[in-house]
Amino acid sequence: MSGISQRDTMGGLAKGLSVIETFTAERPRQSIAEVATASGLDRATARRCLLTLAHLGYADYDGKFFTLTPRVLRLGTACLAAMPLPHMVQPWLDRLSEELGESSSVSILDEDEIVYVARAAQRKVMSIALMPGSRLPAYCTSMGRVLLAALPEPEAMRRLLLKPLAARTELTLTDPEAVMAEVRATRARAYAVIDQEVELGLRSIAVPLLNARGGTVAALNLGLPVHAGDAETMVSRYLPALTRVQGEIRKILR
Amino acid sequence: MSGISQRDTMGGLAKGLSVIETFTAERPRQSIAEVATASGLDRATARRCLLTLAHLGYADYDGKFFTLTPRVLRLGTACLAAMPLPHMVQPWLDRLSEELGESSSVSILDEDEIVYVARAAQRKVMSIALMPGSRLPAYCTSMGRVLLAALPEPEAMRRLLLKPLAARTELTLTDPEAVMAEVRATRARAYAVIDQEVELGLRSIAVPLLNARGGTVAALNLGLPVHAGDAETMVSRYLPALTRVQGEIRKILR
DNA sequence: AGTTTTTGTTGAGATATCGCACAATTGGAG
DNA sequence: CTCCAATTGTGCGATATCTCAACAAAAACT
Repeated sequence: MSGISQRDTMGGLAKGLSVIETFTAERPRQSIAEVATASGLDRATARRCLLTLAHLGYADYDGKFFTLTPRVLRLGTACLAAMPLPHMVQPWLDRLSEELGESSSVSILDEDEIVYVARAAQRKVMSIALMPGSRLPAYCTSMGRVLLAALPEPEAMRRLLLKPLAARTELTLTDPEAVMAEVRATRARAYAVIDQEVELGLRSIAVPLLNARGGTVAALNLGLPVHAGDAETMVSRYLPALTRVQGEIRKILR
Repeated sequence: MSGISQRDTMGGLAKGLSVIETFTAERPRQSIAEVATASGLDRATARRCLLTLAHLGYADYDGKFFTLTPRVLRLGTACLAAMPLPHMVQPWLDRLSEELGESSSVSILDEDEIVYVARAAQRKVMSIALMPGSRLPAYCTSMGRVLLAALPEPEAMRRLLLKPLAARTELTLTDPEAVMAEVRATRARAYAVIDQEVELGLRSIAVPLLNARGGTVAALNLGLPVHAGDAETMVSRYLPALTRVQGEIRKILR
């Protein structure tokens, strides 16, 4: 049992990170008390975390509210920059998007969300701007289905049950069992198709990116507007290009 | 004097964050000892930080090396998502890029670097993919010059002297005084032009984004390939569109 | 293989930090 | 203006964590 003993942990770090994560688009400016309740920390502790962050330049403080500064971006950027995958796949994405005239992306899984790590945007079909670091729920995205399909089934199920599945459109599957059935089907056919489950007007097709040993390390997708044809013609028209890139990338992934 | 007293700080948090920042593209996998020397921490302390990060899911540990996980991206993403500016300017960037057929971006300053917070990419002129969160040095970029021009001169100079200025191309200004002269000129004419100082073949023109009180809150730029004409015609052709957007955004920035 | 160097881990005393309870401040409402 | 309610700042004992050093294990070198 590799239990982490008391001696090997740093509570202060864990608390500070949870404080950073309380800042969202909905709550970009927070008082000490707000952060305390959002993070579950004592007010005194939340205050110390926030003052420390401000002192280090990760936060601004106007005497009343705290805001995160762009310095925080260094943390995430350190992570993205440290990943070899984005740099390796970017040229392939650029070529693929150029060739097909549509946006393509590569993402990986973080718990129940997919995280975009590389993207070549072509036209504007989605209402929200996606970029490296952006997140979408796994259950209703083509890349999410592909990545869940690579997990042992109980683990995939655990992640599907972390939060209730929201109906983003009238086509979104919200029953975990129904999604799981799609995940199984995805595993069987080695690609996933999403028909307007994230956003109306948007379809998407994804394949796993495999390393030399056949392990799934990420997912590659193509976003397509509905007027590009029905789901079936979409597969016959675009899947070959995706699998070709999948094969090329597999050669260069150790 | 708003000195931060000993009682108001959390050393553990500061140490942990510095540990995260030791991970870069050059050193994505690090041992405990490497992190210790890179961060200046004691090996025992670095170990506690790393084990804590691993325990929280921010790092992976194979018994020898640590790697950051995509979970770290939540920290930076929290920050970007919490910024109102990117969402407000994105539609303008999209329109501007569409209209002119070139890439436009908005960035802010973090010490001596500009940080992209929004971007509408059009064609591929730059060798590296820029995206929100990406960083470039301020001294050799049009947006950097604009943002430095908004600072008090001693502060701008301090930032120029933080690191030696690298000659990215044969046209890059590397003398801090020469750059400072350009910064002054930028302040005087209220826009900046960069001619292949970042990368050969790439020119760029930038204006400040001002709030209602006239304070500079960010910079807006347009990247142009050299074949779009010489620097002067570039200004006469593209500056009006930039200043128009600048004016529009100023109206909606409180 | 033997030796040197580096690395990971552990312990103990010295500090720093936590969480609680209380004091001070702020912001409205009457 | 004054009071109440909500929020923020502060001292203190109990605990967690840091630093420093020693040690063991592994690597690198001869």
